[in-house]
Amino acid sequence: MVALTPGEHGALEQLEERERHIRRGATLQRENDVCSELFILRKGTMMSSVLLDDGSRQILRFLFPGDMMAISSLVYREAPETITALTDAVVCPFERSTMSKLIGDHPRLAALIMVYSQIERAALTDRLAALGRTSAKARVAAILIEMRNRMRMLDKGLSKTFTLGLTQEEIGDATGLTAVHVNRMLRQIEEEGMIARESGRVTLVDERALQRAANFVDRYAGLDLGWLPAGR
Amino acid sequence: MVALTPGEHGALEQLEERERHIRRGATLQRENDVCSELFILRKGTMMSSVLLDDGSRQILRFLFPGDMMAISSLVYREAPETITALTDAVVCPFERSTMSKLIGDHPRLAALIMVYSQIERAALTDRLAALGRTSAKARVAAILIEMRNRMRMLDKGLSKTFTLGLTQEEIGDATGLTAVHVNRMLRQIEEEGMIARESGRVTLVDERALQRAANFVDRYAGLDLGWLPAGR
DNA sequence: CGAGATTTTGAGAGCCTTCAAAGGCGGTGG
DNA sequence: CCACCGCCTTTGAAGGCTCTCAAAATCTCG
Repeated sequence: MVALTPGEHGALEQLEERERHIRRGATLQRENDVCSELFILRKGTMMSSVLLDDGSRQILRFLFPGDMMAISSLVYREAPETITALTDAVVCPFERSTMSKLIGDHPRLAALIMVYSQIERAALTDRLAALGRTSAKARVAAILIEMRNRMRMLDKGLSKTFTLGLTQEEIGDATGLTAVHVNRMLRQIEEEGMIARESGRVTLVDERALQRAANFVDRYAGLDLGWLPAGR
Repeated sequence: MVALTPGEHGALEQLEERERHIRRGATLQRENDVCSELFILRKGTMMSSVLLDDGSRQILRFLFPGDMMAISSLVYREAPETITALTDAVVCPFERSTMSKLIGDHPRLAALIMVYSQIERAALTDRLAALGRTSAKARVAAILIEMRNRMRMLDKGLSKTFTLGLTQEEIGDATGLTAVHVNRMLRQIEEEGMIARESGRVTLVDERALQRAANFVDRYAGLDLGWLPAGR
């Protein structure tokens, strides 16, 4: 996307100096815990979520390798969201002060991190609109497309068939539905010939129809980075 | 919150050099239009929203004086959201290149803009959780509290009574409800003694109960800005 | 004072939830 | 290798929250 200078590369590598291994299901950061570290996800998939006081959970975002996590630790004393591993995972923790130094030394990286935050923001607003204004079927379809697209960014060769890696309960927590209703929607989407399912793997049979059902917009397309300052 | 250096003050003032006046109801930026300007809201209130292709609208955020708007213009060629004036308003437009220069010259301001984005992100995730997992009554209560708090940040003296400045249709578009149901929820909240209403003005009678009903978290509290780099 | 926008109210329908239980699947220990 | 256990998926039935449709009442502004 953008060619980095050696100095920038070095600065980014500093963020990934240390490694921590996380078990599937383990929690990296719990809501309301004191936090001062940020992380970069190196391997595996994770999610961020919030818990409401009636015990229900809202999944905010799915995290894939390369994603920066817990950026809110920059700002808040106590974490506003929980971060959990969906699969075994490897993360690289780093301190706020490292980030602070990076912003001072490498303005273009600072700008790129802003770009990254804005993409994330757009994804959040898409999900917001989906929760507020679309049907259960559309929301489930949107999750399927989103997960496939994010996986394909990491593995270009990914075919129409892939392992979703989410339980229906988790899909429900991401879409604001019950697991029971997610099941019915998946069945319906399958019966309408948009997807096929077998043993945890999903095939996008009629992707066009699925995108229409989901009201889908690709937020990683249409970027314009011509304004970035020069690298150091 | 943070004491700025004269250099930083100067840079921020540059952002507010020009002024543009906007009529109530007018659109500053339309979804999918080409965009290259950012704005700072100086006077009035505005909102950002997205339109779905069935014609329904989701309001993403209400904007108050001091807010930076259309930050996504930094990143996207085409605007992902519409920005509209709720009242007559004054905005200060500036170019992406100005922002770019600011990031290079004033790392601490860059960091502060990141902080700002993260607060906004937290507010978005709160609303996401509300839409996904809370009842209509809770969502309406949350909007009431949110609006009052944001207004009070600008006018410290604001009492329990204030002018909401939103139609029930707009409250519905923000909460993912129909205007009809918003009306019923307002009535119910009123009947339960949490608020009083008269001619467009709202009084928070039992704020504690309202906050409980709304599951409210103040995202402008609990900040920790000790990590910021030095000013220039 | 009139017109359009907004608020209010009622009735009925539908989407999604809740509750409950059965079936499937993988993993673990004997 | 098999039995068992827990987790996940699937299915049914009933109920409720929110929507849709419709119309009257009220408000705002020119």
